[in-house]
Amino acid sequence: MEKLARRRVTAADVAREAGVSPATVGFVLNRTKGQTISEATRQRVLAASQRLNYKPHQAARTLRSGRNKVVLLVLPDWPVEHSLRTNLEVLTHALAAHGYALITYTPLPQSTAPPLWAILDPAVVIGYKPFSVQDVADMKSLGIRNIIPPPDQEVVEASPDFVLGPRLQGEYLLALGHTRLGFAKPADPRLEELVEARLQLLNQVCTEAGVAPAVAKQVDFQGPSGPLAIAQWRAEGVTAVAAYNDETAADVISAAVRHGLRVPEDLSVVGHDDSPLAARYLPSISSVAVDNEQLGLYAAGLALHYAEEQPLPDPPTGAAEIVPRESTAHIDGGHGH
Amino acid sequence: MEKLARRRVTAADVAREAGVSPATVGFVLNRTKGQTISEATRQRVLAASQRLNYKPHQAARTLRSGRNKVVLLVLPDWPVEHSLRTNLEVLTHALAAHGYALITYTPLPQSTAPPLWAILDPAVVIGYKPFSVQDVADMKSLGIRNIIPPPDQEVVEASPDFVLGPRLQGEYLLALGHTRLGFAKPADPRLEELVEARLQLLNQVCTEAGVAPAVAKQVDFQGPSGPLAIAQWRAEGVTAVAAYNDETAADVISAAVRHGLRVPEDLSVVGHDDSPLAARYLPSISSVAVDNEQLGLYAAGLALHYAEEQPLPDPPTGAAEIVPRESTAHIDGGHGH
DNA sequence: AACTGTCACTAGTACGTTCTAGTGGCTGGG
DNA sequence: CCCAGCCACTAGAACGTACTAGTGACAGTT
Repeated sequence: MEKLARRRVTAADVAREAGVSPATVGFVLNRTKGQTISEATRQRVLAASQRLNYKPHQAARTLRSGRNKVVLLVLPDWPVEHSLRTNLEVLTHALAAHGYALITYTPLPQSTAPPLWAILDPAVVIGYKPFSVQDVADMKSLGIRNIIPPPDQEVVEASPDFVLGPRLQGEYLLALGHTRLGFAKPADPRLEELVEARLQLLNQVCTEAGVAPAVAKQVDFQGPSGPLAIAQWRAEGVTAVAAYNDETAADVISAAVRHGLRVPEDLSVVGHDDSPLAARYLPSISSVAVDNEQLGLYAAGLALHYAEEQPLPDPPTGAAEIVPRESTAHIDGGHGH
Repeated sequence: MEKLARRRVTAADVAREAGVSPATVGFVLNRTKGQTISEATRQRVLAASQRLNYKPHQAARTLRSGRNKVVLLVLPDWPVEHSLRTNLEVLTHALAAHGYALITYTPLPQSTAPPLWAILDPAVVIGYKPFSVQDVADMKSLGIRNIIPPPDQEVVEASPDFVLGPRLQGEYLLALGHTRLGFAKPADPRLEELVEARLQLLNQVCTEAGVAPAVAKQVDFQGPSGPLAIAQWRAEGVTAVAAYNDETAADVISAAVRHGLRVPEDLSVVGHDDSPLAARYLPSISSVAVDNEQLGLYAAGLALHYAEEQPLPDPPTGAAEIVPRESTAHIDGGHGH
């Protein structure tokens, strides 16, 4: 308001205003432990800081203290699923409660820009899948110590939503009397690892129940893969399909209906993620709802464990449940819900 | 690898290795203009920097030079539409070509964390809608000068996808012979402004064509709003509905079919955004495809105009087109595509 | 009365970079 | 022979914070 070329307000300005030294300002505002400050001075500093609208310069803080209160979440370059989004919101809130900001980032393959972890020096970097050796080396050379999943430990435990979801799909369909299952894979090659993992979990259920493994087919919402998969499933006597996620489930239903089948009378289809699409589709899609809140909180706990001296959080129980809708039915054609 | 407590490599280390001063290292690595450096020294510095794997400390750079090569994109707290995502990718790439990193950010209402612009001091902050007076004041107090849309200019020109899309929906349905249109609004209250804007544009087309304004109803994928809207549209003689986006279009179709109507024979529905859902739905949904690439490039140009001394980019032409699919037909019941 | 200890602060430095203000050495014009 | 002017660098001062190492003042102990 006053002068045109207004510098930003620094701790020194606040100190002058409050009649103390810059160090005292720092002690008050950061609640530095091991320092005793009289209540009167504390109030004077607080008031002055408020009056001048003082905001500490984060870059300076980072430079001095060597760490930034930022958690970087590296997302893979695939469509952000609905489940991820709610997960993310919980994570953001939980971290914010401890003063950490969450920044999400999707590295682009042919980008000329340096990766974000070089710009932000985040306190923690979280990846949805383990980082490449090169990325880890890059981060370590930048002084980033907290990497999740930890790169040194070899065995990566799968996160529980991937473990329980396919199990539930399988058990649900088997409970409806189906004995010949199909599995629908999405076309996106970037998802391959996860797809295979889910398929194996489904087959595990099949084996346990003494039925043949699921017939896995790729289904895309355009092109010939959909009709082809439907024909092959019919030929193999498949009466129920577990889909990788709700989008894939929709593609299966679409292909089936266009092929002249009725869903669920001729073919039951179950999705995964309980996304809005599942509720919205025609017919509505039975799906697996994952407890994203719990997962988000666990991720936050993990990050804080590395960033601060917090104890390790309890591993999530992986609560998940089937949400029955119109797309599934008993093998005899009765309703499954 | 060598010692355990490895400090990070600084410009001083590189200088020592190359046998020059730290200043020279800076000049070489930043190609500082107005400085002459002999080719021999340049190569020595470059080699030393490579050998030590030197990465400049961004916080220090930011502190000294006062700005960070970061563009902050503030997204509203509503579901990220498909169109936004592709838009974003183009923007990221275009900025990366100039060495800028794009960070997206959605402020959460009850968050205790400071807004991201306080942490990053970004070179530019872009909002999808104008910032509140308070936010602008906050940013200015942090020394952020480049804000898009610029807060000082009163009139905000609507971005062209919002201008053209509803026009196309209207013109398309009228061309199919429909004379009584409906407009489907999503339930999310956060979208209200945009919804009203699109409705007005649609009505503008109606007025120009000499037909009555569209009958606007709210439609949600759950609850009674869907059936209610369908009943009211039927009562008013509506034969075609333009939806706010593809999700809303899906909700309209779902409600219509459950109400016993056939789509498109009894009711035509057109969506907006040409999202995967539109292609995937049963029936597939006619929609409006927006040229997101162009919009992304424009946003990048705008950001660079403010951040560097780049000239203003040409305003986007707002290319958009109708993608006809199964959900629309001539009023006589024939096919619209 | 001297010593120890706590309280309530302050002085001053370090973090790693950018960038201004030099500084010698050399060439060429007067 | 002197000085201007360029070349190829270097010294050193910021930037704003966090934090260590003090420093008086006073209370309590011996």
